[in-house]
Amino acid sequence: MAKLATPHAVRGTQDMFGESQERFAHVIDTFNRVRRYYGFKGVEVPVIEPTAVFARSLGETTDVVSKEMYSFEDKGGESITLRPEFTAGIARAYLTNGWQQHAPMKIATSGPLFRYERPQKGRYRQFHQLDAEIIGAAEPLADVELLCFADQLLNELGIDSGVVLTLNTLGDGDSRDAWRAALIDHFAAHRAQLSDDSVDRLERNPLRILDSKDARDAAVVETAPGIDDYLTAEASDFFAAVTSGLDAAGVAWTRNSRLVRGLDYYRHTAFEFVTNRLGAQGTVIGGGRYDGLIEALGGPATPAVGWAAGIERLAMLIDAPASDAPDVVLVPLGEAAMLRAAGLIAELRRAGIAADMGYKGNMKKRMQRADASGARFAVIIGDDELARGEVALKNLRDGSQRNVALAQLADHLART
RNA sequence: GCGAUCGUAGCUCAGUUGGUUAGAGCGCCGGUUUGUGGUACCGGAGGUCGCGGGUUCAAGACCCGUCGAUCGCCCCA
Repeated sequence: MAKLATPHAVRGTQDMFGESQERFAHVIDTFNRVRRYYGFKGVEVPVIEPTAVFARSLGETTDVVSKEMYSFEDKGGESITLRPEFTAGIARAYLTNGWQQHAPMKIATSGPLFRYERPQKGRYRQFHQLDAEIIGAAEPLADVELLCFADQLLNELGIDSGVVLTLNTLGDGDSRDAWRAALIDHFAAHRAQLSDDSVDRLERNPLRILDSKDARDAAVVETAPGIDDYLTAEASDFFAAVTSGLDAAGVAWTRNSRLVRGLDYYRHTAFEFVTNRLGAQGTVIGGGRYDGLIEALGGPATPAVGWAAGIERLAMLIDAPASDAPDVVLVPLGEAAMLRAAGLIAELRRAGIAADMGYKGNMKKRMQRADASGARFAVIIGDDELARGEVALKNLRDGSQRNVALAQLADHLART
């Protein structure tokens, strides 16, 4: 029989252990801690949804729907899609569960998402995001609260330096339509100067020309009309309320009037927290107000605002978190000690002390493992100690050692 | 989907114009040390050179394909 070839991981997926897993977990832990300061409830939604949930929310942006979603038919013939984002699924849940009764609803979640894209650094086919949404609030204060949350999260992750909040407004529906028409006029008038990609975008998604990376587009983009000239009074007031709220909260921001969202349901605030430390994948948190989305899913007009953050990217930016290490490792010598240690370790663990013990090995081996584990103490239990009702407690940092009564060990450790 | 670079031990890499049994450091395992870790010394395991085909007397090296990674483009909900 031929040797079996071990299957490999699917392209664009990753296995995590050790430091990479600890970084990942630290990002999520921090998110869940900070989210509570802001009164955001947790929410869990399915990884799979009917394809229509995403296809409809994305509208006619053909590339995204046709090329970049993981879709398949299930055994009943229904088209299913692995969620490529959180927002549409959450909006669907909001509608189908009657969560309107909780509005305004501040919710947060995290987990895996799937996009069929070419993998790059910090960009995978199965990737993971943090997500925060406020559904059912039309007030600019909701935008401010959400941005403060994001800002504090970056702060507590220790990556606020080198990251800047870039902010823009797309205005309300009327502002947006007027601006969009003006942009199309402008770009059409300079069609000859545009890059091929941007000529294409002119048909498909004209706002995207504004963040083209092609040098040929720069001059035309430079002279393009700005949103500010097309804002209605209401839209202008809204943006002013957001920015003054941020100022009041002490959140630094810079205006980027070229920052856009491609999809039609976005209104008013659009923002990205951007770093220069990740090459082409510089956005670390992105979001905006999507007042048009829930209607696009067949629901009532419902204002909403949210953001999402790539966990892998955040994990790359943080300092390595403290590694998981036990407080103590037990080192029993001999059969009798082994049995006594089995009881002792259970006691310690029930007392909330992280304790570990090898399954086998002589003293040297066990001491080596204790050292490698990063534990602060080794608890040595031999016949001599047992006879006296004691253990030898060795401090692995400084090498000092003292005897402690068995009965006192848990207390003693809890205090040090 | 497009373009470029890369793929040798668990990890980081060396391997001369194609030429005997493919190397190093780190890590891992064992020993010096059957009641004391980190340091030191000694020893050991581990590779069908990503995979498949081709050229050649001879391929880790050259050619083609494929898979994967990296960087950029497209896209970015």
